[in-house]
Parts: sequence; structure tokens; C-alpha cells
Amino acid sequence: MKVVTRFAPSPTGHLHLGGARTAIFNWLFTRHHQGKFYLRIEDTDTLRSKQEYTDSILASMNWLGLDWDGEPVYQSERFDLYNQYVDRLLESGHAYWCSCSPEDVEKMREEARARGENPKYNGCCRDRGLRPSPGNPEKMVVRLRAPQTGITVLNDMVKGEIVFNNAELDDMVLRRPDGAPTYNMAVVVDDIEMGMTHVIRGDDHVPNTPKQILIYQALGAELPIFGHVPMILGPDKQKLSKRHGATAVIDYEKEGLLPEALVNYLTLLGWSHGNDEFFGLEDLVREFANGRLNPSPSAFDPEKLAWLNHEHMKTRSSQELAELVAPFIKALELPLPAPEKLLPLVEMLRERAQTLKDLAAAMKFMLIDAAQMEYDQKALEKTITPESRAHLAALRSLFDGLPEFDASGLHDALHGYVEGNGLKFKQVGPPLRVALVGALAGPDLCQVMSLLGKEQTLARLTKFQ
RNA sequence: GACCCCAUCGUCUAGCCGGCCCAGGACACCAGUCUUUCACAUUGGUAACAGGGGUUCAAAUCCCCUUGGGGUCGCCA
Repeated sequence: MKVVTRFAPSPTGHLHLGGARTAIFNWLFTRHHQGKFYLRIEDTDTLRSKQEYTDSILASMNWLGLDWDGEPVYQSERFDLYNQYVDRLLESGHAYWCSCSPEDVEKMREEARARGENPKYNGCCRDRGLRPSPGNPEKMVVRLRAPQTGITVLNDMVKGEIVFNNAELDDMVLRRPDGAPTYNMAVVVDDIEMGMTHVIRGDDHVPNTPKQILIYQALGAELPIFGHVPMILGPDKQKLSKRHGATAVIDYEKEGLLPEALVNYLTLLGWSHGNDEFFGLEDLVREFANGRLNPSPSAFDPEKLAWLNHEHMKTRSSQELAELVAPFIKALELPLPAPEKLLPLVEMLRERAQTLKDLAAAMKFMLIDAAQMEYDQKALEKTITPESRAHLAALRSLFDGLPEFDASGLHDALHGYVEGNGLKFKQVGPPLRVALVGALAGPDLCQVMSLLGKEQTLARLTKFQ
């Protein structure tokens, strides 16, 4: 059997982490089985759907490296199709017209609730045999004539067998008075039409599934295999929301994450393959079917994501990182050095950064001019004394006289100065670092000076005389 | 309230068709090593089978109950 899946976002916001993960699972599953992976934009809610969000979602999919087959399908363009199916149901007697108003139905629900029952529509129009008449065609909805007894069984790929009592389900609306399909109707029609073999989605859809199965059955259509993956929770184990900070894929792109790291991390949330954790995209495609989907929800941990990103950064060449970090340097409004100047900076600093944004920020002191230097106040107080100023002045003229301004020459000069004057490195190193870097921590001093260049190094030292 | 799902270290998890597990890995945390500092790296450490009943020679692993967490109950998707 050829696998066919889809990712079906509704364009009411950017692609968020939860959506991204269901997209990833579908994509991995499909690519592993060499099937077809489609994109379907669920934009039947014309009020909340926005083109800019569709664009943003597609852009995030591209960024993540998730390609899809064919052109995206827009539900808003397929109302005629949905109506054909609704009409079929009407003709076969699996659906009926209902003239109850939303208020009427709300009242029924209240009554059911008061009785301690599942709130639902009471089926009062079921056997009235209503037909739209010229007088009030627009007021009628179409409902499914759902079985009132028996059970509906969902055989889920990740959760196993889930049994629902049909008595708990009601006659759901399939078509609104304005002719628009409801969500469950549109989804089922599209999944049938598009030949879906597997429907993998968030487990917030579990309660929808028996309703959809009922529609499949009324239509006499074959069921796809369902797989409901648990939700992603915030670090506090609560439902992930804006309250938790960055929840959209685009936020992580802006934070300087590598797309393969985000994919790797999101996949690990709910999927596992023994004790293995580091996976490239190809590894995931190859191993996905050999792993295991966890039925329990998992909490999102930004720290582990950052660690994993660092691991992925290790696999990129400095050349690649230099290209990737450039936009982040610009975003920080720092001058972008020429490629041959940028490369050694990346090499010097890459181990110290967990993200591209970190890397750009770590470069700041190397990219600005002596006049723009900012100094950590505590570091200044701790290291800059009349005595250390004298050392810095001496070093300045020592370095000035160097024939070659390279790391090894600087190293020899620096250590020669320390030893020649019977000093401890601690008396010279920290003040020198503060003068050059602006803080007490940073990369190797001699490397810093050689990359800064003679002019800039001397200018920074001059400020402390 | 009704229905459904879930339950191993703080977090992600291995294990879960029972014995090799007084529970393994990773992140985080703590300590040591390395180092001119910081970081990286590396070594070691703290830390969990929610509780109670069964079944069994044997249970983290199977069953039941309790508790806790989550989801859904729209003419939204």
C-alpha cells in the first residue's frame, strides 16, 4: 500500500511548535515509506483565516526542510465538492434537515448538562422530514443521522483501541445554513478525495475521530489509519501557549536555531529510538518507523533544544556557519566583515555559542571600534589599577614594535614580558583582557589580538593610559 | 458535569509480549580534570518506577481501584 498523508493547518496564526511536530511526524512517516505528503489549508473560517498566515506557515515548512507533494489544497475553494457529499448523504437518508436555531440547541445542551449527561443536540428534527422551502431555505442546517446505539471503535496507531459509546455522540451539523461545510465534514471529504491512508494529528482531535468515523461509514468509505500524537506542553506542564514565550517556528528561526536541530528536538518529543538522540534529517527518515511513539504528553524544554542546536552546529563547517550567522550580525546592527575576516572569527567563537544569534552577539567586541567599546563595570574595578595601567602601557609599546603581529609572536612577547619582569600572569592577563574584550571572560588573548589587528589592539590599549 | 487520554529521575526518555533493572542514557544541576579567564571537552556524582490492591515462583513491566495531570464537549478549526 502506498502511504498518503497530509498536514492540514488552519491559517489563523503562524506555524507553532505543536503543529510543526505533527507536520514533522507526517512527513517523516511518509518519506520513510516513500509515499505522498500533501498540504491542505483549512481556511473555511473566512473571518479568522489570513493569507499572510498561509504564507508564513509555508515559509516555516520550507525553513524546516519539510517538502510536500503537489500544490497546497485550499478548502475554501472546494465548497461544491463538500456539498456534493452532503447531498449524497441527504439522498441516502444518512442526513436530514434541521430547523432548530443555535439558541434552541444551546437550550438542549443545558438541559442535558443539568441531567448530568453529555451535552448534545436531542435529535428533534430527525424524523420531521423537513425540506428547504422557498420561504426559509437559508435557516436550515443539515445534520448527520448518527447511530444512537452501539459503539464506534478507533484503532489508533499510538494509543491502541479506544471505544466510544454512540449514545454519547449526537447528530452533528454537516452543513451550515449558508452552505458552508463544518470542519468534520470537510475533513472527511478531503481525506477521502485525497486518498489519505494515514491521518496523523494531535490528540486534541481524538474526540473528533468517532464523529468522523461515523461520516465515513455513512458515506460507505474506507477508513484511514489514525494516529494521535500527544500534545506538547510548556515547561510547567501546562498547555503550550504564548504565555510560555516563543511558541512559533518563526521565533526559533529568529533566535538563530538550525532547522535540523528544531526538527530533531521536536521529533524527540514523543518519539524515541533507544537511547539515540542526535539525528539528522536523513537519519530520522530512515529510522522513524523503527522507533516508538510515546502515548503520553511531553514538556518542551528550551535548554535541551539549545544543547541539541549546539550539537548540530558542530556538524556544520565554519564556512557554512559564517554564511548563516551573517544575517544575525546585521540584525544586531553590527558591521558585517568581509568573508575572509568573518571566517576566523567564527572559528574562534563557534564553540562558545549555542545559537547563531549567540554567535553573532559573541562577536560584538571583535566587530566594533575601540571608541565604541563597553566595559563591564565590575571587571574594570577589579583589574584596572595604576599598576596594571603601567603594564598595559608597556605592553602597548612592546606590541607596537613587533615585526609580525600574529598570535604566536604576541604570545611570545606577552609571556616574555611577564617572565622578564618577574610577574605573575594574573597581574597582566586580566587587565589586558578587560582592555581588549571589555569583560573578564573570553577567548584566547593572543588570538583575539591577532584577529583584531595591530591598529585596533593598540587603540584599545591606548584607552587605558 | 459528561466522555476520552495519560502516569519511570526537575525535564526528554530506555525498559513495558514479566525475570539480565535495588532501573540505563541525555538535558539541567553539583564536584573534579583541562585551561592565562570564560566557554568547549572530559571524568564522577545527586536524582525516578504516583499510591493501594490483586495475578505470578517472579511486576516498572499484566489487571483493578484511587489519586494526579491533560484533552474535548460549537452552525471554530
